[in-house]
Amino acid sequence: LNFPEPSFPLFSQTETFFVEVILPLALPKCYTYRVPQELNDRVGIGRRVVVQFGKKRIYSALIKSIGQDPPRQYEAKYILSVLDEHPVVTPLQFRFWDWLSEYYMCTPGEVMSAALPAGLKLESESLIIRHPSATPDGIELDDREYLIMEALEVNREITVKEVMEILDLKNVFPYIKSLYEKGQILMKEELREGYRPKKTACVRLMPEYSEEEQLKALFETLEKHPKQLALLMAWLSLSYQQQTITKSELLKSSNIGEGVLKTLLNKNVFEIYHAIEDRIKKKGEEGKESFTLNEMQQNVLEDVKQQFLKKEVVLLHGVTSSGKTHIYARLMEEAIQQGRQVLYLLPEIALTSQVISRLRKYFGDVVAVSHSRFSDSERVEIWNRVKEGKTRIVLGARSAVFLPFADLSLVIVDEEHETSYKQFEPAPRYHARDAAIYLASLNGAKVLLGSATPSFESYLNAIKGKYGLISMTERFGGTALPEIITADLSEETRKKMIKGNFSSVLLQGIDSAMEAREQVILFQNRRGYVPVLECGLCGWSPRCKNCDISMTYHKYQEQLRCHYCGYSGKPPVLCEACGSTHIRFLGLGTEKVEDDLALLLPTVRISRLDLDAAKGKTGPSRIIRDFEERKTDILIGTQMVTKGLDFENVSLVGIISADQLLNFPDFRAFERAFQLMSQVAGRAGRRDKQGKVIIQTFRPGHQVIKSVIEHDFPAFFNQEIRDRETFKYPPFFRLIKIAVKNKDQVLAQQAAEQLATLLRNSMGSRVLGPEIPYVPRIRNLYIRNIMVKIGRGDSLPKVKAVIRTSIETLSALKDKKTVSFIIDVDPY
DNA sequence: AGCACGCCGACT
DNA sequence: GTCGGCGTGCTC
Repeated sequence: LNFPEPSFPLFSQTETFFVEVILPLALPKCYTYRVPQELNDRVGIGRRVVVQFGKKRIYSALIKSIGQDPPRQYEAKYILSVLDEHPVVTPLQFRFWDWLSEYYMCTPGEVMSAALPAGLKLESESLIIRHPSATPDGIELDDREYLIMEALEVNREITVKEVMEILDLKNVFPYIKSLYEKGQILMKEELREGYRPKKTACVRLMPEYSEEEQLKALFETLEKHPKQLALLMAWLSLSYQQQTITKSELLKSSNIGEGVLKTLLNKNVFEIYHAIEDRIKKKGEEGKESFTLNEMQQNVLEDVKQQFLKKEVVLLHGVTSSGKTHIYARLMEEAIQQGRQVLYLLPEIALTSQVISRLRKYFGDVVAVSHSRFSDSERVEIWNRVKEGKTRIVLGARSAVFLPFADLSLVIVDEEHETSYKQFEPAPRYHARDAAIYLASLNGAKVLLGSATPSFESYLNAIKGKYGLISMTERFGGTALPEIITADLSEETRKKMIKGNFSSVLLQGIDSAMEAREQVILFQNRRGYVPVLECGLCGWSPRCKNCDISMTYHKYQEQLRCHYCGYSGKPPVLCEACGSTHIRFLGLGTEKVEDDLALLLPTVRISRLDLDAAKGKTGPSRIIRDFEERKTDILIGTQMVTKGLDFENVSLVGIISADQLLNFPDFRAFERAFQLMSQVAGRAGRRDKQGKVIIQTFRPGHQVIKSVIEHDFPAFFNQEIRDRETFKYPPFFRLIKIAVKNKDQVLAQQAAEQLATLLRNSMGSRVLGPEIPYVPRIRNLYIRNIMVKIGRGDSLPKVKAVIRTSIETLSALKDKKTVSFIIDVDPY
């Protein structure tokens, strides 16, 4: 009923094929379609096909396998068409996808949706637009094609669905395709490029004036038109300095209107051409970037190469500004000299940094940047160039692991500890670093992880010898590491020396920096609004007995809870450490810091960089530029100020509340606190002057703070790693988080309890919860979390199987149909 | 995911 | 008496 019969007589090929396809949906399995015989020679594994799914919907699906056995349970529908002449997805990628969906417990369709650039996906919703230069009258169109064109006269754009209604036909794709091939219509993704070309209008002299004589003659003819002459002069003077002259540059430098340029264009003096933006060299950018290594770096490079002979993964632990990028650049260079490919992963925010432009200048157009801001068509282009091996180096955020590398030899994961490598929503909830390591092993490539503050996962692997380990302890150019001191908040509170959250130590530091006309960065992590209690005198904060994690305050129940195991208790009236009654909430945001500081220092120019400020009209770039150009003196910021920014003139960095970082209710709180503090500290100092860092804290003797002061990551690691083992946390144990969601609170709770019981039946005390998360309801769905802790001796596949079957069992119950279960493997 | 079918309450 | 709310099942 729902599928069209093939309308062609059978060709000589009489065999019948069935293809298993992945649909870009959260469906647990693949679906089988029948290949019309005239398409027999067009199907192939990894090619996209258009299929009807259900009564109305049309998708581009991906061929996973081809067979000849017809399905027994049902009659297969026919595929409607084949979109590709060659596979868009390589066999290696399929293996990578399989691993991802297995490891992260999601469907193949979810992986496909994440992996394929939007431009390679086609849904019923795809828009069809009349081609700007369509000539429907001058071309042979059949009735149905004509109907489509007629509809496009009325509406500028129509959907595939609407085409189905207009033609009263389900299989409309052949007509759309035919019109497309005849140049009458465009699909929306492609149109975007037409509207917003990434090209810039440039102006050049017509070739006939390259001869001196002709040019002279031109001057004479223009003598009576001073404006035109001035424009010509302006162009010539620019042409001495640069190869490419953009239209806007020319008009700006000459200060002459566009009308005059038009005249000269009409007179065939100038012509306009369009150059791709990247290729246009701006003034002062010429000259090659170089990545010369000093002796220490040269040794490190040799060491990395040595270790790659024995190890698949090497961890490069190098302090900030030790020149890790130089090492990367050399390794990349060697890879591309061998004609092979490199994947260079960076956290999303770092993709805008100066490092990118330096690498692009150095390597030229074998480098591609894969960025979420690019248009669909640009991403398809990157996809294709990577597949053909034309792009040798990809700089990208986590999703770049999905590109179809032809010959990958090296993966670099910069700032490998960054939590933004983990995807939260939607599935696949993958960790790009871990996925990249698997990807590399599939491709026979090596992995270099780089960080000044490695993740515990990676560092433990390195210490145990699974990864190679190389340390760089010196800053590039011999610049000293910043001097870090603490401001003891307990003492200053007692002596009443604190003014609006600022200690006297910090205020003095700011004063002397201002006097020396230097700049200051103040760091305050805004995540502080999680309701955690803290003693206002000594900084003590209640922690869970079982998990060693800060307890979270639940106002409506007047309770303290551990959001890992569900342990709960009454909030303390007195501080258990010092006996004081000054129990208060943590929760001091950047805005408050800004206000307080403005009151204390009315003449100082203060700006703020956080997610709210960055979302404003001008965005983060304006705030950053103003600070760079010294239009502002003090920059107050969240984590954003720690990433990929280098300011010349910052001599002082202040950390407003270290305790807020330390008391964050998460087992990784200390690890993160160390990372963040070390990173902000790295912003202090200049080439010629040692920087200074002031950490405000109630606990100056805390192990984490001591290690930060001493720049001693190994000491910190050795101390902290023991607790991880004792309390059964990663990297010794693996976590799987299951979020149970429903719009009925009672049902969510019930389902979570039942699931936990079911899981406990076979896994016992490995199962924690259900627990109410800090934000108990999101988008009208109540949430309960269950955590499963998996030890070394446990079989991961078995645990996953138990989780899967338990959820299946529960979902089959009549009253649990509306409950959803979201699995997050290795949650961050 | 999204669509259809089917069963109950509010309004013309 | 119909419109439309969303719970449930299914999609090759």
